[in-house]
Amino acid sequence: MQEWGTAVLTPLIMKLEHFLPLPDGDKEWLNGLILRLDEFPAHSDIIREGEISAGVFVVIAGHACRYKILSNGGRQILDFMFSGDKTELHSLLLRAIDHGIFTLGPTTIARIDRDRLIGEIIDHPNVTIALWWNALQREAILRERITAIGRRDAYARVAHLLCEMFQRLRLVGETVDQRYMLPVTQAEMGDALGISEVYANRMLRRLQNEKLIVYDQRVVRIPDLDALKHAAEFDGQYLHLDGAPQAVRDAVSTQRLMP
Amino acid sequence: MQEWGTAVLTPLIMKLEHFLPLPDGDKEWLNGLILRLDEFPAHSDIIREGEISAGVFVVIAGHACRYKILSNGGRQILDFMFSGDKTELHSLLLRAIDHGIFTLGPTTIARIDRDRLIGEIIDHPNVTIALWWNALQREAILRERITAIGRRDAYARVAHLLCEMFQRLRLVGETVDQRYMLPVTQAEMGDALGISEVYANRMLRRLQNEKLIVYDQRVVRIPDLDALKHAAEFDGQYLHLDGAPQAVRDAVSTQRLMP
DNA sequence: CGGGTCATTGATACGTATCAATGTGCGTGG
DNA sequence: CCACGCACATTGATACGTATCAATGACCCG
Repeated sequence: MQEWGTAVLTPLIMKLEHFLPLPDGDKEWLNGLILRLDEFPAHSDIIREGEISAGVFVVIAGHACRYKILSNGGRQILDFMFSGDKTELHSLLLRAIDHGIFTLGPTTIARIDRDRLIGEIIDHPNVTIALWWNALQREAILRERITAIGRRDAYARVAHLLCEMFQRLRLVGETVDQRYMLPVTQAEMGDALGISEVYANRMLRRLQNEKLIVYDQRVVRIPDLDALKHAAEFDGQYLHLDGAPQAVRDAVSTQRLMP
Repeated sequence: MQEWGTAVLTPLIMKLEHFLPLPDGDKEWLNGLILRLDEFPAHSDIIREGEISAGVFVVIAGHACRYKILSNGGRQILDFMFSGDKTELHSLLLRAIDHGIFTLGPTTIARIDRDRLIGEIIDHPNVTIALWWNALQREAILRERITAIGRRDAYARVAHLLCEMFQRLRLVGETVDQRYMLPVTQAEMGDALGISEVYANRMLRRLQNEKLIVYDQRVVRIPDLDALKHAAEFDGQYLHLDGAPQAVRDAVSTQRLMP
């Protein structure tokens, strides 16, 4: 058994507990699954598309994103990964992973013992349910991104991204009042939103001109969140940040669920 | 116990078995979960966005799609649902569902006993694994759609959709040679791809002119699949249509997985 | 046979990409 | 400590892909 201190997986546990409280045994079990920690510099690949053997890992500190490269040279950023976000069991259930993951800034990740995770999760029903919820939440974020890219103009997309970043970063304690450090360059922002770097910049400036944000050196301040949300048509419901419905808590606590 | 004949859930079972063989007991159990069958006419809502109580259902015959409506009146189609496709546990784990589902043509759905599904799935590890795989597969399709909408031009998007439809419809036996009936109008196609109805039509005509497809009355014929795939930059890997890796089969059959 | 939905086509407007140049801040090595 | 270099941000001019508007055409169903 390795010694990592008790705080390493905390971001993931906090995230799961935001949905559903976990018994101490579950938390200890999760912490015990850590194989090792790795540090990555900014803009380096953690996983490359097509890789077969990638295991499961959790972002502990820093920021990463999933992406695809097209044959015409274009890049699409699919989703962002903050502290507490984890990868899936691609290598086990699917064959090759269909996208790469790279770091936005210097990032620490924890590698998870995949075999034990799969073999022993059955003894931790609360974790099982929380991970299931997490998967649905991820899907919802992808659907919202499709909607934004497909049917909103560039202005609303940029505003939408700033709203989403604010909510998600606040959840991991990376906001101060209405301010946060945007973890992406404007080129990355364009690649996430399906617009060009130049146009991303123009929309950012326009948001600034219209007093919806203050933007300087990647620090974003949102003086009027409701106004920005309105410009973005941002609802926030899709992030599904509520805790579990009471029925789930009841069922888990009385062992009727996943007995 | 209700009598539905034995064939009702077959599309779902076939889909799951395409990934991993299921013991007879699992199949009987799944069939027993059916609460009732419902018929929907074309273009009718099965679930509306924001609905709280929606259960779980499986498309038995016909075609449906998930969608969102924006406040500016736009519609984004998120994903298609063919025979064997099912909804998630939104109402249980999340609160309201974040998208609606409507039928593309006349459609039959089976309602599933959600409580029994959750309570008893633990006794059916093969089903559990197969559903897990299914969730990852769905996510992969969403990621591919983001990539297509974000970074491909309209021409490639339309070609891509035609490739995806061909693969997915073939899996449920709805292709004949290189032909199939496209289950969407051109307006729906536009809403799925983030382009206008008119432009979808123009791209379809262009594909026809360039001899990559023959299109008439929504019947698509693909004389040279490789050529169309090339125009679409379509890989097909993202659909993850392979069966389970050997390691999964071994683990399940020896009960090492999910003991 | 008439009305409705869906497909098709043309003309025009507009959002966004692209190209190219300049500006700004920051880390590094001399 | 300064100057260089590099990555990132900003701005303008222009080209192009796609939306929009409007009208006609084809097919299906009752």
